Amino acid sequence: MQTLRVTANDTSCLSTPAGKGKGRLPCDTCPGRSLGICQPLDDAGLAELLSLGGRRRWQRHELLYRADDRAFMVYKITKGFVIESRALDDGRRQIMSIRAVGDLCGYPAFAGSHMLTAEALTEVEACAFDRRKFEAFAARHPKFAESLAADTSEKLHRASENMLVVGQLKSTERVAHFLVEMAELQADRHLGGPTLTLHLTRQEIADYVGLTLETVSRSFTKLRDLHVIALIGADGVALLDRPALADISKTSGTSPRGS
Amino acid sequence: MQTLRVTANDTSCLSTPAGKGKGRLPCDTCPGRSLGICQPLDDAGLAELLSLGGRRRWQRHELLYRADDRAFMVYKITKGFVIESRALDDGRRQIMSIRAVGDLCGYPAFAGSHMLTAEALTEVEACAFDRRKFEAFAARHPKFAESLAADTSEKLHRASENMLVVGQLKSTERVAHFLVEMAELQADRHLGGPTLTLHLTRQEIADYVGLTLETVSRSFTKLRDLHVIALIGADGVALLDRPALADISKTSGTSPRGS
DNA sequence: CGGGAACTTGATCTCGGTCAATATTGGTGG
DNA sequence: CCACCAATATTGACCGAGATCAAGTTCCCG
Repeated sequence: MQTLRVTANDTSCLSTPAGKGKGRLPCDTCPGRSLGICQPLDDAGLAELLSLGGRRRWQRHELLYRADDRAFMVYKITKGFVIESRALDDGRRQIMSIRAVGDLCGYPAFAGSHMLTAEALTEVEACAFDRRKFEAFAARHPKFAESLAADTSEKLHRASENMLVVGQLKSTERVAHFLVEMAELQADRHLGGPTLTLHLTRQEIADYVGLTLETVSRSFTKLRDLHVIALIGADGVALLDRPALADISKTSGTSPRGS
Repeated sequence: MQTLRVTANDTSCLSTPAGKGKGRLPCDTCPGRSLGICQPLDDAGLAELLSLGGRRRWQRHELLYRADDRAFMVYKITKGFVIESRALDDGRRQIMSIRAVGDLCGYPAFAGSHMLTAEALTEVEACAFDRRKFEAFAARHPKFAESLAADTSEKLHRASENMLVVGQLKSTERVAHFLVEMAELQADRHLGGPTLTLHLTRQEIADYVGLTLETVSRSFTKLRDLHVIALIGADGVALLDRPALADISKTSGTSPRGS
């Protein structure tokens, strides 16, 4: 493990809302969706939380933690992409989630252990907090705890959505859904630009949506031939027809079936 | 909605651990797994929580709530079985979870709305709590809030496991896994007995594991021919060889794949 | 450039889906 | 108690989406 760079002024691992930042410590690395975690904290709270954590870094393919290992740390990503997965001992693997800047990883734990294995998809940087201290902090800051609960709730929501995708959608629908999800992930973090960078290989996408890499590749080709997307190099995608893509992905139609 | 029967002494919707019940209010309807929710409460706390809720009842096929509806109530099941699902508008449906006595339903909500549709699988009874009051109560009782967080964490854990099942397992493996899960559910609630009662039709099992009802039926037949189970009527199953079943279901092998 | 990894494409196979009969079963009324 | 009936489950025959196996091709990085 390399030396950690931590100073009292380094708040870049914590997020502050862009619009409501009056009197808040500066932060420009955690825009978007998961920003809410630290939103309820005032300067003193932010500084206190900060004092619990240190910066860590991983290279692509390195593991942040393994499923069933004791969960000592909680991570808040400040740079890069992480996948969380679970595997069978015959090698089959299901990727459960794709995490990016601003996301909390390794929280919550289940019975003190990590539920999933987290792997760096790119170079990754994160703030690492001692889990005990992190939870004690939350107990002392009810608004923060509430924010944490909302984050967990969102994780559950996404898990449900992905279960619907994997359990019910056809191959091309699944890949379309994946692309919509990645586009939203990128948009949320203002990582925008006309082109989407996937960061996942075809095999990784396959492990995420429950297909083989060949089928994923054929689905990309099919979407390209429909002029819904364009493929740029190996891991760039341009979304040419968002409405068509959303339609194929069945993204909107999630109302309950009539009894 | 029919008249609710609530009295200050009716604690049957709240659980107290069987072994540690010294000085606790009596309760015999919530044995097993999810009992922990109320475990940290003392008599006064239990009574206070109780005062927030009333008893409700549903018949098979009735909905407790629908996905995307505002979440006004939180339910704690005191009798029967409930499934939570999400459907596409073309009718495809994914059942996300099977809830039984002691389980909390409709919590947590996502952005104030239910994430899933809940349907009674049998006759069901539950304690219904006003969500606002329930959450305010949790805010006033940190130990209880902690217990709630642990429950949510377990929900996330089960969601991950089911995603692995639906995304990676073969048809018969999925059905075997379903049987193991149901057996554990029954064991946890002391609803024991040598025979497992499923309460789900083949179609419902299919919607749970992401197959068709015919494939589920064929998987049952295959497991019967292997002498791993015996089929008793339409919804009874005897587990003749638990180790073999666990083996087929890949239940244990969930360690991370080596990088 | 050159080489290895990742991606695409093709040919074939198989598991599970689909369509179509039966067969059980459990509930109801005679 | 039994006969009947609708709902559910089983089984069979066939089909097709996606998996598997096998070349090629492109991309990227030194």
